[in-house]
Amino acid sequence: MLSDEQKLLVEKIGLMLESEGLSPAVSRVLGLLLVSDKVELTFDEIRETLNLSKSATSNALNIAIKLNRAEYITKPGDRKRYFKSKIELWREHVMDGFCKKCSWSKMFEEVLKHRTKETKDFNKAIKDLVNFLEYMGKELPKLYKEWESKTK
Amino acid sequence: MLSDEQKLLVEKIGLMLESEGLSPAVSRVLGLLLVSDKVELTFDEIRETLNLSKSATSNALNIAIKLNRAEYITKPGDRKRYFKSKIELWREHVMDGFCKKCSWSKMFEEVLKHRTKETKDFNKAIKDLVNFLEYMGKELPKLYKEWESKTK
DNA sequence: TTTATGGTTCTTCAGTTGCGGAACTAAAAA
DNA sequence: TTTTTAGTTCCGCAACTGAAGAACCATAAA
Repeated sequence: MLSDEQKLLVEKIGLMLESEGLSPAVSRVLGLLLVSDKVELTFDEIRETLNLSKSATSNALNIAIKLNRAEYITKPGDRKRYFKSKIELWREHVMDGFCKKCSWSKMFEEVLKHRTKETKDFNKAIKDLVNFLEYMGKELPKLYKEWESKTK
Repeated sequence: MLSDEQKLLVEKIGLMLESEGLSPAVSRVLGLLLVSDKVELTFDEIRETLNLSKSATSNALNIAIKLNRAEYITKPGDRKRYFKSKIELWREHVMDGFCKKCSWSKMFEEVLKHRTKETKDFNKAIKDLVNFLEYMGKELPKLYKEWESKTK
């Protein structure tokens, strides 16, 4: 099913996704869906290739689907589900992650509102951070749109 | 030491940082260092305010320091350490997080290199992602420099 | 020297997580 | 109607994590 190189790649992607907080099984399932020559894989193909139990496979797939990183399709006259990566959404996931960080500015603004006014330097550092996050929060969507228009 | 509102803020920041993968204690310590009217806090002030044990306080502070999110200073003729937030670095931490994501392009490029050439659409989606991440990886530092020069 | 201070390290323990195995279920096939 | 297929759900275990408590250590004060 997978060459040795492909297996290594699945593990590498696995580690990358684990570092993002995903569990080992979910990470490897998503890795497999990226690496496999077949774009659509059945439950059992995934289970066998990754040496997972049925329950682990089921849970991992459902989590991946809930995270909007995988989906499944069906085929007429075939009871199997065919699972595939939602690769087109990775871009948006990345952007969402960026924007989430930028929205922290609200939190820091609230901190600032409740801080003593005595600690000028410290407060200024927070204010700088707020400004920076707001700047990014405004510029990142612009950048995204620019890229979209460039690639159309 | 803390008003009720400040305590709530520490918890809110705590949740924010927990969502980034930090442990509860580390998250609250960093929250406290942002919210407290005193900018420099002693070990025992932190311990008492957050109702932590000495060991938990010690570990949380050392982790925060290792993560480059806190530091301590000392004062002549005083054995205590005074812990404070490295608030000025949050900006860079945010940028580092962004850049780390962009560097994923390498991984996807490697995936692409090993993929069958049969799956044109899928491969194109990956290639788009690579291009997007590389674009962001180039534009983000520009944006950062622009912001730096604007605020000087 | 002894004692107090300021923290660190070690051990323990409760809670959580991720996974496997087995039992279960719904729908289709025989 | 029974059996097979394609998964899901429940239970249990092993490994891990975070924090408490206590013992420990290094430095300074008495």
